[in-house]
Amino acid sequence: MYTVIIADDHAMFTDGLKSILSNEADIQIKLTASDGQQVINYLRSHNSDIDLVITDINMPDMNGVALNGLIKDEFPHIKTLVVSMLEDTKKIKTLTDSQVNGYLSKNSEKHELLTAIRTILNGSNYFSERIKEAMMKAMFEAKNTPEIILTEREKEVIRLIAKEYTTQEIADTLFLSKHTIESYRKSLISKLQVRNLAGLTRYALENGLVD
Amino acid sequence: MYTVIIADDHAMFTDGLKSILSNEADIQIKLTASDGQQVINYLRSHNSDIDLVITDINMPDMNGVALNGLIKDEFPHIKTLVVSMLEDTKKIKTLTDSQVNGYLSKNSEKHELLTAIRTILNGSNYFSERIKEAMMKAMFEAKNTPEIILTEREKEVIRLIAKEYTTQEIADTLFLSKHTIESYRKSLISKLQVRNLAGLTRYALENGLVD
DNA sequence: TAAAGCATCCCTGAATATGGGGTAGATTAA
DNA sequence: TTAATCTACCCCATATTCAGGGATGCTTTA
Repeated sequence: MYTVIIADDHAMFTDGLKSILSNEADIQIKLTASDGQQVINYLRSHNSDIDLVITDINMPDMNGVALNGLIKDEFPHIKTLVVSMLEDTKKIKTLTDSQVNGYLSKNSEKHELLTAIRTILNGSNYFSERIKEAMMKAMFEAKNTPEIILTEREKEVIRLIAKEYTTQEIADTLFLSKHTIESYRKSLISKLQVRNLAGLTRYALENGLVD
Repeated sequence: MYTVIIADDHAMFTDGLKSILSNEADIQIKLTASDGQQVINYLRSHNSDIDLVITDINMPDMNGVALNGLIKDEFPHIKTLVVSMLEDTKKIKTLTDSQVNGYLSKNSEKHELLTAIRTILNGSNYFSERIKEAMMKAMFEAKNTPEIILTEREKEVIRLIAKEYTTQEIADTLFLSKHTIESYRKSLISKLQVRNLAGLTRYALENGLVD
């Protein structure tokens, strides 16, 4: 008998999954959680007698990536399967070096889901074709953009720029000289290969540096 | 016997729903589709012998809103239930004046799903609390922002601004005087209540005027 | 330890954006 | 048929950005 936990903030999804898996005689669902913390709490208080955790990559509070890391740290014997919308390709990248046992797109069908679960429970890993493709694409894109790394200060500055602060205001906010902010703005413009504040704002918004 | 169609681009979701509904003796799923076109095609070629269409608000090609409109136009007797992630609050607004018979959040549980389906099949409408709240919020926000309407020219200008064009370049692109563009920029800044290009860029991005 | 990167500050000059005005014809709506 | 709105244009003054530099001390890395 295999024991499984499902974590997803969309109850309709966990209920659906539960319904699908209830037809499998040797699979028992021990918990359905709506966020990562619930999963961790359960594992800690139940001596981690769980074989597999199925989790969405996208959850409030603790996301799938963080949850996976915690599980693998504290309970390395537990297998993990991550499901995601295909839209989250960017996030998939961040999972690359975690030790997830499988990725599956929510576009996958019941049949593939069951295959993945069985493969993982048998000790192998399973990665759906679509996710593999998405990862390849992400990798490829990552290589073509030679990895732009912004320093903390630069991030602060670009964040405030996107928030419509003027140079002087940014300087006042960060207790720096106006000239310093101008230097940062310049290096941001050349680093990100944009032309002006509009480009910086766009970069900030598209890369989730604001809000 | 009630006949139902499920449309969602995430197979795992439709499979889950199917599994849940398969336990209901009087509900028969006639089709699961991954986009709106498939639903329309089916309805047209089957004399529309369908009672209810359950559809995601967010689908490629034809989205839930458009699909709903088409169904209500061509087959007014068919009931429709729209499910959505809570994140799509903005899109919900656009459904307001369509004649959807129910909205449900994907955060809803099996129990609520079944209640909604039965309520709708019995001839009433069903709107989940969460969605009602989200709609209220959307309405409220809509009233507090007294409806900003940009003219076509203004939209063109703000689009180009967000694309990092300078005033002179915009003028050249649109065959207008530099002064004209400056006027537009000014009126945009005051209309949208922002302070500078960063604010305009942000507005353009957040309101889908670019890409 | 030397090199590289980071954070901080400064200067100059040209280009551009911002904020304040205003004019005027064409179109649209009350 | 007015009134309002949209489109298009112009001027002026000031503020800010952008593009070149260059400088210092401190930390991290090779």
